[in-house]
Amino acid sequence: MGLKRLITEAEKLLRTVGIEEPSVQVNKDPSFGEISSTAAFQLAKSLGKSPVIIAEEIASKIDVSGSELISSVEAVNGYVNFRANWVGYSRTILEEIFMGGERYGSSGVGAGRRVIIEHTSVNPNKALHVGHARNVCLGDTLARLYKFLGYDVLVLNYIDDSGTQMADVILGFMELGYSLEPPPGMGFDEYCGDVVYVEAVKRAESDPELAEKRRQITREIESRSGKAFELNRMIVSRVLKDQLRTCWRLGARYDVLNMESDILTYGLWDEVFEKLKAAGAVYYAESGPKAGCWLLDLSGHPVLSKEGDEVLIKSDGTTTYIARDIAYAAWKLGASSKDFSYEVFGENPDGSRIYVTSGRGDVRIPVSSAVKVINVIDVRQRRPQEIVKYALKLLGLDAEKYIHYGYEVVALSRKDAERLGYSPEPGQRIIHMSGRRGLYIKVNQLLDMLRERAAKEVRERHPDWSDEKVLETGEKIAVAALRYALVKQDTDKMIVVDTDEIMRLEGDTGPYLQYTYARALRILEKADSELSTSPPAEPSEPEKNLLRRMAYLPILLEEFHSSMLIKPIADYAYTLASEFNIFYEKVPVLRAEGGERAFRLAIVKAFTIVFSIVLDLLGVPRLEVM
RNA sequence: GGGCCCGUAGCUCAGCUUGGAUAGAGCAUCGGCCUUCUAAGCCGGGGGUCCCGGGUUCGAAUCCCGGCGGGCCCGCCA
Repeated sequence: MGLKRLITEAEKLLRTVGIEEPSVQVNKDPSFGEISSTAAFQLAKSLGKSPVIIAEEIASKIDVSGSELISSVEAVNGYVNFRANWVGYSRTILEEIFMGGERYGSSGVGAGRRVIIEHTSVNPNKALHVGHARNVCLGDTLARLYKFLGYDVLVLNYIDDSGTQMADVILGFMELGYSLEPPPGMGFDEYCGDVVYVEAVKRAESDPELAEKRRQITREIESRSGKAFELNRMIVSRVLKDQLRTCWRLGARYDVLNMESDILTYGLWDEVFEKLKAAGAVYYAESGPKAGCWLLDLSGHPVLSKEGDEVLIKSDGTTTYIARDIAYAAWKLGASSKDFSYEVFGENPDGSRIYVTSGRGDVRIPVSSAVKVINVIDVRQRRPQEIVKYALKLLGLDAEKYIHYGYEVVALSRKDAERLGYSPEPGQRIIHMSGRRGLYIKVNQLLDMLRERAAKEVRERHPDWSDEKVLETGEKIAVAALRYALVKQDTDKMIVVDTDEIMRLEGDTGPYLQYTYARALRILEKADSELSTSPPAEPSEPEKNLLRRMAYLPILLEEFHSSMLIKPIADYAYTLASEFNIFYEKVPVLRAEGGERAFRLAIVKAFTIVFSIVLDLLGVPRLEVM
């Protein structure tokens, strides 16, 4: 392919003059040529000569006459710079894009291999807030990327339907007299989280009687029968449906919902526990502060050992969540003889089915073949995730497959926290969201605000559009703005949500990407003439810059394959859009004629192909008109 | 106390994995560009001890060591 061929040719030329390991790089500043080599610097010491002289010797010895894509070699300050033959290089790039079509840039490395990605995993007692949205967007983008690389991707969503947070909500309904129907205009998930849960937590904190009732409810849920259990089941299902609607709004999709309560009944833990015992990885504490507990022996771990062993079975005989996590993780790696059965829960907007664990169901979904098991969870879970991974290693499993895809949390700006009724401390710059205290910005709320803001802009530009069309477009803009904002930040940096900032629709934003795409389509729409991948002459700088950027996609995706970083994809989308906009301003297409027009149309066409791919990977909805 | 992460322009951040040519964007600010493919755009100006100090190297924002500042994690909760 284009860029790779250029690199290969440069390396080949360097070998012809005796450089065994030609280190070449794609230049950041193309005024030095497309490719350059620092071989002269590396040879300087052993040859006892200055790199400047060595570079000149190398350059003078290289004969480019046999090279298809390289037109010249020159030595500058010790660098050996290779320039491309742009007439041929342009054609190579464009032909590769047209040939690849919607698969351009995919190496297909994942063919026949499965990746499991678990994301979202929000407790089913509340509506999603912006912190959850970061998880959903990262997870879904990973899924899209792996799918594009040819992998068979299985998306899981873990539903903790038996934790104490559920008991809080049940307490609200059973003891505080809350109706099962939310007030008009409010979703059931919001109602449970914003009203019932927050109030129940508050009341139980100050009322020991209610706290005791909550313990009873917890036990009843665990017993898997009775009124609280039935009520819980119904609430989980209703909240989950609302939550999924929000996730779909963000463009995410799921294959499997794994309910924690079902997992417990399958006896996964018992099997794993026996294996841990057999491996000598756990022990029973006879005395000391943890007397009566079964603990995971962490003494062999260089870091974890410093903080003491981990309780897996409490002295009352119940498991800790980390024990359940270990069992679940072992299942994901295919190390369990037990397997869940599923029934259909619903359908994704794309028509694919979503399965949920069920005692009644008869569907089986084998997971054993996965080459990677990715868990999208925020950084606060780093230590527990490391413990799970270590336990897998002690079980003799291939723990390297188990990947905690961590990301920093989303917090509130001072201003937004104040808007939500919180009084920050004097020097406090960020405020962490809290479900228990009702301190958070909900995804739907933010998307609605964004949609409204975008719709206003759309209306101004298209006064003739129907309200329906305006809102539909506004919704896509809102999703683009939010998804892009959550994914363009590096995962190891906290995002401080500033609603004023996020409402911005210009600059380095999702809507900018959509606008750029719509602009490109306008040109193609008005063009009826032929395309040509051959430039009539040396292309102009804006044309070259755009071509260069498009040529980079295959390498970008290769880099993703090894780094798993999503951010560079977002950066690429922005710079590609930016190069297109410069091209758009400086290089007339429809007003050009003949071969020039045909070549430029080919560039625009190629751009829409490449850019569509990138937008789809990021989950930024494409807009034909904006 | 121990562990992990972050520190680059007024603000929000790229670049660091794999060291390389004048350190890049966006926002904000100041100034230009719409009878010509959508101005949600483009062009230009101002704005930097790349937290500090050592070290490695021909070459360090990037690698190593030591500080400083901020965040997170260290429950028989999940």
